[in-house]
Amino acid sequence: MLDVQKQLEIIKRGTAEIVPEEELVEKLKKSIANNKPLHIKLGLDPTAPDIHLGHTVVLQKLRQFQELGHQVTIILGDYTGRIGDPTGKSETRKQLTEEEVLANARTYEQQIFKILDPEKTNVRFNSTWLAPLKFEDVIRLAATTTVARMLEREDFSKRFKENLPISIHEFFYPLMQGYDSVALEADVELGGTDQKFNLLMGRTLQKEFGQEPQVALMMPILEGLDGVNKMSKSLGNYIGIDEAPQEMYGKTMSIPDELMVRYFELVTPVPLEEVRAIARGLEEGTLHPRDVKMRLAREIVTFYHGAEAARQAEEHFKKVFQKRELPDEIDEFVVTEDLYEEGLVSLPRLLTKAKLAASNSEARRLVKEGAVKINGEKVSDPNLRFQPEDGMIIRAGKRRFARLTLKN
RNA sequence: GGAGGGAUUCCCGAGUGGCCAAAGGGAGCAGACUGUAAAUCUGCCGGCGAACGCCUUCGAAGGUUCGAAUCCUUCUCCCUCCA
Repeated sequence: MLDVQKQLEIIKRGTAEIVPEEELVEKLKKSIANNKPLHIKLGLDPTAPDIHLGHTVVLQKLRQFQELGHQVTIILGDYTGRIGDPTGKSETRKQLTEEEVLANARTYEQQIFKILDPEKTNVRFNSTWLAPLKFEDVIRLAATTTVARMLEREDFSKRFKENLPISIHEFFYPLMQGYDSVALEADVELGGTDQKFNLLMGRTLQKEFGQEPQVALMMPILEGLDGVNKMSKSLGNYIGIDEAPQEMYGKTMSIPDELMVRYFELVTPVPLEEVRAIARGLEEGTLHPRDVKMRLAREIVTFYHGAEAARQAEEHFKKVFQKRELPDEIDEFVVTEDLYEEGLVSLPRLLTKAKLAASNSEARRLVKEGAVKINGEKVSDPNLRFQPEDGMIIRAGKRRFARLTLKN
């Protein structure tokens, strides 16, 4: 095991807050002295089964803990998922059914092992210990905290002030999550900064149950591609970890420059010294931001798809977007009989059918805007009717292509 | 239980009988520039149609009118104040 200082440096990378840091130091010392790994806990709420880079911020941190030799447990909140975490929500969430929760949980498991070492990861469902609780146990849990304290939490207080409904059962979410820590005897719990209240509740409950309280380690919330809002599927500003290499690479290239260092720090395994060197290089102007971003894109794609896929994605990117050439692979579109009218095909209709445009109107717009090319030649007539040829390349804008195929 | 305010195109938001597919902003798309960054400039931004034009849209359903997002009726949902 590495010494306390070295471990601490790795653990602190990118963190938003550690509460309290002194206790973490103590725990690390004890762990080294007794050669006993720390129990690191992360709760996942199985409501959104598609993991994107935003979720990986905490997962990367867990991975670092694993590499340091600690014991990681993922808690799938199958039981809590039925309540719905009220964090950050201005409305009461709908409750999930048992089947939905389980289906999501399975997807989650598959995805987290792209980041974590399955050998060193426990996955547990919190229904294991929450379901058997009796009503009196629940009352006892509830008695450990007060309404006033619950209302300190920002989302609750906001809703309270605005006279929005807060169901009583929502108060149980932090208690249940806290009880997970008791059940696991967790030493450290990870979460986003938005989880602070819940993580601290774990401390309260552990003390109540005579345990040494866990350390709460908060990671920042990652901004999405727009650079402003947090990365989320519903905002469409995300990079999913299941996405194809080319997509991943391209999306990474579209993040704002200001975010690059943050991404290096939070979602790549690039060593801290190197990240610092990159930050310095950017500041001093010795590194070109574009090259740095390409490195970032390469790192991310390599992590999820391997070096070869990353190399190909980069090649594709250079070719298509830097040189504006044609990609190696272009989706084929079969020109069917029904598209012909008197031996000719209407371009807008073809664009729509080939999914290069959402509607005929949009297709005409694209042509008017000079975005459409046939075999590299810009088209100017929005209502062009032409004779399609086998292998003809249609391009709409920067990123949409189709190769025509004629079949009889 | 009482009084009042509101629901508009992806989002915010103007529009109170014809000039409204509906101002403005945001998002988005495309073009220029470029590093698929930012900033900037330009254009587009419901659907069908080669086009005149036609169709669908302003919470829902009816009605008045030559003509409704705008007026009337009923309904649904949301908000504010009082009890």
